[in-house]
Amino acid sequence: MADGVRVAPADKRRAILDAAIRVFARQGYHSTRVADIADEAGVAYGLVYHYFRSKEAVMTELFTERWSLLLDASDALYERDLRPREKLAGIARFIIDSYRHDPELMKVIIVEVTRAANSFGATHLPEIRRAYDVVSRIVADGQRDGVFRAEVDPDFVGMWFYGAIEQLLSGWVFGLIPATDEEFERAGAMVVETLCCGLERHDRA
Amino acid sequence: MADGVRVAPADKRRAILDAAIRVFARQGYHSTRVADIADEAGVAYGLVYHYFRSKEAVMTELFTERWSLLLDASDALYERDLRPREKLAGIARFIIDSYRHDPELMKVIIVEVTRAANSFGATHLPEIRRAYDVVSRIVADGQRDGVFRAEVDPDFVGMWFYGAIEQLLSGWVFGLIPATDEEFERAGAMVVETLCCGLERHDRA
DNA sequence: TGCGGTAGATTGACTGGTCAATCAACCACC
DNA sequence: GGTGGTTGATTGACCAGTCAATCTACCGCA
Repeated sequence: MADGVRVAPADKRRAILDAAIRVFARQGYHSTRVADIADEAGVAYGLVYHYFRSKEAVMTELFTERWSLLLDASDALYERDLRPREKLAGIARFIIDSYRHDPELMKVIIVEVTRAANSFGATHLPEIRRAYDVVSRIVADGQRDGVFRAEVDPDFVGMWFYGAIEQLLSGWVFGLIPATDEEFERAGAMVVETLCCGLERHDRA
Repeated sequence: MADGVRVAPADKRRAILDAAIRVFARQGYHSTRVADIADEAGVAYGLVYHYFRSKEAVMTELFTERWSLLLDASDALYERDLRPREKLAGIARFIIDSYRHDPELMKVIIVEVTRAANSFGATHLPEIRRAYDVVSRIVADGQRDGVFRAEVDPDFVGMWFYGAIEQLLSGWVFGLIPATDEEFERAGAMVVETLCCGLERHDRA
């Protein structure tokens, strides 16, 4: 070989995963053929099946890899000595930063897993719910400490929080709202600010 | 025929649509075969293609039929002389009532269209955005009149509002949160209440 | 140093099954 | 006998997953 460099096995595996991210992001899971992934990765068709049991297994690996980061970050944030609002802001920021850092992967995860209740969403429900659950606990703590109003169901807020943030990411993904660096900076704070304080003005007249 | 009753043509068409709702709700769009729809409707396979150009056309008809009701209701609500909060509550209530009235159809619309950004969601983006847009306008009006805080981007709230409500419906659809009659009654009001007033307590000490 | 041997990586042609859509025939009523 | 509704077998395309063959790096041994 000209350069004498041989790609280590692990790198081919990684190359397949990275190629899958790009192709899934571009065409969606259902419209991508396993051949597309192999082509994009520059490997033979069969090699995908050498490293992964199935096309589905590729997707699952991509999801689990990233989602466990979110879960770990959420847990860490929950344990820290912060006000509820700051914890929520931390989670929002982590998700948005994930998107800034790797928009294609986040697009795939949100579009194909988190919001795909019929396919991967069903398979990974437990992990997805674990993320909601951290938010619920933060809210419940806030209620216990008298910072948050007691009438709102914490589980309900957990889902709401993720529903809102995912919708926001969807907006970026599909160009419905501007995706500038400035927007990213503001968006996370704005979600939490609005969630905590509401839309209405509360003037002390 | 024993009962001498002949089903009118239009009824067969309707029977196919109704059957499609049930099958799509049960198995999801991608896992339902056209044969499943025909079987469920009690008609021959080919008749589906007599009334509809394709499997996709069946789904499109289901979506458009219902979504236009939502659009009309939203527009009507927008025109009425109500406070912004009441208009938002009206929309939330309409969506939730739609779900109570026909949970299977709403499940299909949300799971397969509204949140399926890669398939039908892309096709029907304009109509979907029209719904978000009404909310945005309500918020913008509220800001103009000084009822709502000015810092929040109305477009952003439009997406948020739907993201939250759809997540809530998803929760009911998949049994993540209790779907009792009482819950339905409270849920719509709670979304709007929380959105407008925020989670935090605003005591006038 | 050179040489069989082996395990794991890599290749891509092929198979088996699935399913949307077509179509030619059939039926019932006017 | 004609029109519009109705039937279901057939077709043709598509594609996930299999598999037998090939390649390459490296090891033990003389």
